[in-house]
Amino acid sequence: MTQDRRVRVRFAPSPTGALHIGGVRTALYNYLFAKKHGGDFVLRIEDTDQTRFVPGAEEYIIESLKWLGIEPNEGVGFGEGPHAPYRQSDRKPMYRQFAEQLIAAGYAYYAFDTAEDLEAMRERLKASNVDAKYDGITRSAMKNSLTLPEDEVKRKLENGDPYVIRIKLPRKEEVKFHDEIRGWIIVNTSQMDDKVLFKSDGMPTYHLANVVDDWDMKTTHVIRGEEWLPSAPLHVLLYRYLGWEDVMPKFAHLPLLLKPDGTGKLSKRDGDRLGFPVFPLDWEDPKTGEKSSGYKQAGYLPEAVVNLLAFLGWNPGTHQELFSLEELIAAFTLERVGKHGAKFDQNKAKWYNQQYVRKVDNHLLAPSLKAALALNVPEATFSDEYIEKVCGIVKEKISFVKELWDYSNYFFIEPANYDEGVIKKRYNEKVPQLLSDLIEAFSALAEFSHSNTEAAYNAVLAKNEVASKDFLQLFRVCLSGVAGGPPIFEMVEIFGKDKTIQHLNKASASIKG
RNA sequence: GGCCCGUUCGUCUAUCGGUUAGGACAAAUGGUUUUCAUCCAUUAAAGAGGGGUUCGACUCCCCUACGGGCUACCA
Repeated sequence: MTQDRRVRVRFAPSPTGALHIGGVRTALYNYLFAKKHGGDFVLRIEDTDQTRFVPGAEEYIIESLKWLGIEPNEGVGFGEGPHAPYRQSDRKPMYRQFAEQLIAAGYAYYAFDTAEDLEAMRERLKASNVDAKYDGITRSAMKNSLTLPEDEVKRKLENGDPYVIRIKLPRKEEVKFHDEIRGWIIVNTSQMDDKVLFKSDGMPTYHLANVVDDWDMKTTHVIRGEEWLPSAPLHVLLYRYLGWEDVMPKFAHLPLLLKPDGTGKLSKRDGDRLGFPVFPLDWEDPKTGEKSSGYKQAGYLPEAVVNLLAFLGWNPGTHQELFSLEELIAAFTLERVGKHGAKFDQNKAKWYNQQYVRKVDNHLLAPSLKAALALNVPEATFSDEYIEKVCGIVKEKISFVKELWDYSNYFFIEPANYDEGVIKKRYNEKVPQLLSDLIEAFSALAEFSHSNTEAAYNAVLAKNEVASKDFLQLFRVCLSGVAGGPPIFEMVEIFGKDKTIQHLNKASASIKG
């Protein structure tokens, strides 16, 4: 029956801070799955815990998805659709009826225990070495509508005494469900507890809200992180007790992203500790003021981030590693998602980015270089054409967009000093003459192409009886100040005649043995 | 502690009982580039351990070890 439904998946983060790349990957897999099947990708904001709400987090999530190009076609920030609203706090009124429906059907009950009551219960059970959980056994000793006289329950409710609604789990029953990635999973209810479904503040917990919303939004596949696997049986039971088992979504629990070094899952702290971003965009915590760097600002390209994230836990089964979003959509299947956690590899990430930086059109790279130029040389005026050419020649040498300036600044500013090692090694008494001859030869060129300048250079060297290799690197240093760089005559061509001669003049005056 | 999930080169992974266990990143070496980066070539590098099942196990089952997750009126 679920087979002929239109595929609908959702990404359902909580706005409790910046969206971490593990979450981004979950969003990506959902996106790929939806697109692959011509379905819908929904963004739902799960903000049932008002105490953990962080201002700006929701906007951050939306901006991140936009930057990466994995945009939901329905949901908060993306044009609300037929199932609006998509923010759980805005959906608040619809949850209570289902909690009450469960009570009426005998699948849930009111519980009036205070925090102290619960604490005492846990202490007691721990002391006797028993699992401290609110379950089929312990609930008989607690204050709830199963143990209290009916009239007292009624009175408490009418009094407005605080209460929660808990699911009433059967004592011993196997809950079996199929995970698209892990196969059949069986958990006995004797290992589970009577989870709170509805909180005393009038909000549902994740479990209830999640199930109600997925049902209401006609979700066909729940693709989420492995941390949800333990509560999946509870969700299965909720679908059953609510009478929605025939439209229950399929589950797929994704392996987690792990720390590159030690152990444990990748957390927000790891990024800046290890020197790589764990967030798509820069983020500053509004409460603590703590800053974390993002992929975008670190010089990553969104296509690279998508590609490398896709491969952390999934592979196409071929040797192809570079995939555009469209190719990922075509190739993606849940069957090829791995079962075990993946450590984030900074080197591989760098390599991916390098591949994409080289492929980017120069005019798309230019704005970044322009920004760096404006920052370093505010008074500079260079044409877009010139900046794009510079991007074209240096993009082969960098891994990150932000390295553009470091590798190309000499295209915009005269060398302030010259590589001493090269001068020491290559400077001799013939250099002044060479430079003056070169300036003269270059000045005479009508067309300042790399082939013409190279020919002129070779003629000058021959005339002075100097082997090319004995001077070429010093020539480079005269022009740029640094020992390394792109092919020299291509660099000269981009410089153009005026700048080349200007730099040679300056070098001629500044460089001495 | 309990429950659940997992375990192939340093890392990401291929392998769906029979392979010289393949690829990529990182590493090393050589070459190209008079430089750096690139690029090319080569090398080194793996089935956690123990039991089964089978003619034959990386692949299936069990145990152990290890790793991860969960164990809140958080998601």
